[in-house]
Amino acid sequence: MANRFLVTAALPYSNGRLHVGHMAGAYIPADIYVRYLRAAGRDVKFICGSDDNGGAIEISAFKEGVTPAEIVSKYHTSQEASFRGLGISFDVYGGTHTLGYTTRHNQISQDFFKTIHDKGYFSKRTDKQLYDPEAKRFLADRYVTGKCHYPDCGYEKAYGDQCENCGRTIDPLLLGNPRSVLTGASVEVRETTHWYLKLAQFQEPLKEWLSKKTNWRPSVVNFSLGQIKEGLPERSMTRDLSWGIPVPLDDPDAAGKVLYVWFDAPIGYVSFTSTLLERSGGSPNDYERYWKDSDSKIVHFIGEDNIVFHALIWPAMLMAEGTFQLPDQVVANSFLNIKFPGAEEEKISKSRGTAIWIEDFLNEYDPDPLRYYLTAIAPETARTAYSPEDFLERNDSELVAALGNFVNRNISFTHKYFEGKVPAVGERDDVDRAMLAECQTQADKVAEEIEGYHFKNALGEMMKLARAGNLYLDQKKPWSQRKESMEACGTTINVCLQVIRTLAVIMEPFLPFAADKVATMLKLEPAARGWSNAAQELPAGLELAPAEMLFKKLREETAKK
RNA sequence: CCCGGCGUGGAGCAGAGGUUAGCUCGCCAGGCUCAUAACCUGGAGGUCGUAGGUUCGAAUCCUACCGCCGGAACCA
Repeated sequence: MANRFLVTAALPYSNGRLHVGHMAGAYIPADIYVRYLRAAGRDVKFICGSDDNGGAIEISAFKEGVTPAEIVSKYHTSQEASFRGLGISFDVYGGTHTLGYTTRHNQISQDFFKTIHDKGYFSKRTDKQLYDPEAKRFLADRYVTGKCHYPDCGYEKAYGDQCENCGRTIDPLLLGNPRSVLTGASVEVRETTHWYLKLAQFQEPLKEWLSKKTNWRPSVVNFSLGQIKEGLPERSMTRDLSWGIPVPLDDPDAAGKVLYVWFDAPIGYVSFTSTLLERSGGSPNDYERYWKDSDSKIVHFIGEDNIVFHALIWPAMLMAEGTFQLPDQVVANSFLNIKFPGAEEEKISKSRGTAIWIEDFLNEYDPDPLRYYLTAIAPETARTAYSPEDFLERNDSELVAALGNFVNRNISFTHKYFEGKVPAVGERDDVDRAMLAECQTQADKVAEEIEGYHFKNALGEMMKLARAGNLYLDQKKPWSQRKESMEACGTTINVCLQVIRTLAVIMEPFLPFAADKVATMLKLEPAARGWSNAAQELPAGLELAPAEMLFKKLREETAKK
């Protein structure tokens, strides 16, 4: 395993709040991975920030009658608060148009663009596009509506990218009576010049690179190779917008144009790394240790909608630029659907009000149960559904009953019968030794699953140890042993406390808040929480802090019983 | 139409050629009392979408079909 890691989580677009789907897709798995790497003693930087440029923000601002900067600032703050509330442990949370980050970001993005330009990987072309004379701007296909141009459909409210009635792809220039979604004005056809990345030139290198990625999720590799097979079209890397990074070319045709938001967004990973390292006392170029040194591994966590950008376009950009290394891994989760009681499973939709917002969630619940649930149902290979009922159910029957209770019953027992001190080890039998051996085994399995990006399995292995602990306890019955031999009873409790000590380490990537509570009860120093110390034994005689509940019951009917 | 994914006990998922198909939850019965009515044991429940085929042997490979969900690259 490499020693240096640069881990990124997709930059959220700063024109909306974050919901459970965002978290399940990229941020929670990324955070688990990073927390594990830190505990394993690796040099890791966890990079994220808001994606602040682009047409959608300009349009949100236009609609709300505020400036793009106001939209960005509002949602950047909201999103960052959601991440903090859930314990997502970024080393830096920047923003492509956020104070303290913009200057560096714009400079690196423009350098990047110029390098690719000078190397001849862009083709400059003039094409026809639809223009809204009232808003005085070119319109993305999505913002044009008119009559579907398929004769057998003719739906009047088709959009410029797709007809909602017949489902087919629309050529916006063929729409009947095209109007602007923004202003309702009839749109004009105007010519405009843009710079297109010659993706076709990277098809072979991309194919070769992707073919070697045997440890990637099949969905990512298959989808990407499929796209290559169909041929990668040239793709415009500039836009007619005002909200973005100016195209850095000394060319009259470039005047008033900005970089395509998907060109500069992934560069945000680089520019935020640079800012982070400079702030921690280094030079702005220190980012190269993570981005250009082959001793470092780059791992991107994204949602399924980002695959095309992270597995094809971004690597092509990196190849074109020439001095960066390519991502070692792109981890993509599918989308999370939602299943409300009595309703069909459906997509998370802002407009239909089916999103569960993180800010709202955190007003009602603790973060760990959501981290647990979203990992347990993680859409790693297929779409899965968030169900509010299932969330409560799993919290009560798994987190509380299996894990929380195991910790609580042992700590309580220790306080009740051993004055709160770790009992002395008497004679250990095979069952005791097997239980202790399992601590190391499970720590290893969790590590292996996390390193393989199987977070759902990793969580399962962690829970297995808690379940094994409960089983062991019931076999030993210290509450009976106590009446025969305090030494035997103490030996049992000692073993259980060792299990809890291991749990404190291996639950941390998933349940950092609860792990802190356990560490406090066991008086574990930060150094003792490293992965390599996971199965190191607590000394007999150590005085524990008072027992504290790790998780609360959430269903009223179970809580009351 | 084409391309991709999926279809495994009541629910949610594992398993991708080889012992009696696993796991979590739920359900039923029993045990225990340290513990947040938590924990432990046992049980019921599956012809692994359908039909063919390959193989000594198939949820697992191949073909066809049916059903569901996506097609994403000016929605970031």
